[in-house]
Amino acid sequence: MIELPVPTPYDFRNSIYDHGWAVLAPCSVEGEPRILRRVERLHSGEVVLLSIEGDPTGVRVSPIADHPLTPAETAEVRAKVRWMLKLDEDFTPFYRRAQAEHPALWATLRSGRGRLLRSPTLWEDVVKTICTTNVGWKQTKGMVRRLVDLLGDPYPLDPSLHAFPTPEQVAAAGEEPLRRQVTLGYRSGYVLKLAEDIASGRLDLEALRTANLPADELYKALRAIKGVGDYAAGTLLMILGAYGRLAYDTELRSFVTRRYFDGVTPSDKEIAALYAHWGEWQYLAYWFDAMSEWEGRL
DNA sequence: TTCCAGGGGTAGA
DNA sequence: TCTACCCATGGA
Repeated sequence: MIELPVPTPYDFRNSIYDHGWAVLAPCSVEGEPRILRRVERLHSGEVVLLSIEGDPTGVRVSPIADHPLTPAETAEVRAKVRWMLKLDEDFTPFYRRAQAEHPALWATLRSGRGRLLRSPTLWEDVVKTICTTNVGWKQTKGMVRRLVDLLGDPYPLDPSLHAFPTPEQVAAAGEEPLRRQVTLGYRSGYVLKLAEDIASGRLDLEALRTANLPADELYKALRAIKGVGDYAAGTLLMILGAYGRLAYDTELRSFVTRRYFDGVTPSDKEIAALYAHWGEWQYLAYWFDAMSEWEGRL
């Protein structure tokens, strides 16, 4: 068991589900209290199952493997889960503003939400984001599931489970399996090129996670990836902890049309004006604005 | 059958 | 910078 300290306040139960990533392979959520499960391939090549539980006082990770983890593997798991759960981001300024200026939003956030789930690698998150474009959520889940099951390493204790494939594994597979079996459609070329660029060393994508670049430079770097447009870059900036830009998609448009424009479709400029005053917290302000409407219906 | 889904690339103006 | 057009797939 690996114990991870958490910030205060912290809402594990809602945080793992506040982003749909929780139900994309190789992640799943089970039980009540909720447990986040994930099949993970470690640098050593070992494939383990991570069972992640938590509450406001801490997060506990149980790696289930056919051997005890080495100290290096344990350290890797610890770092990956901290990254996935965004335990090292500081939301104090955002909470302070919500509390002072927006009681309804604060009511949603105050338990310690805002840490939207991400993947251990940016590679995985770019692929998943590309798989959300121009399709419904059900199809996204199917594409990611098939990609994982077809190309990812199997989990030795249950070979029906697989880790997310590495760029090398996707590059080696080539375009045909992506197109025919994973049914990525026209996205096949985008995913293959990204895999090849990373595998060949032409692109150090993971460097963007720790480069500490200004958001506009991160945006440019993300847009340079084929298949990543304005929506995807906005989503990936959120993934990287930069919330100063909205990701314009049908979901955002339909929410604000319903909530603020009485059913009349607004322009992007009008949408931008809604959240602009949140500055570097715009994305989260929108996200939990939409989330609070959804919860209000329960 | 047609439309469109948590869009994006490209050509042409 | 803006606009038309195309891109695979599958559900409604």
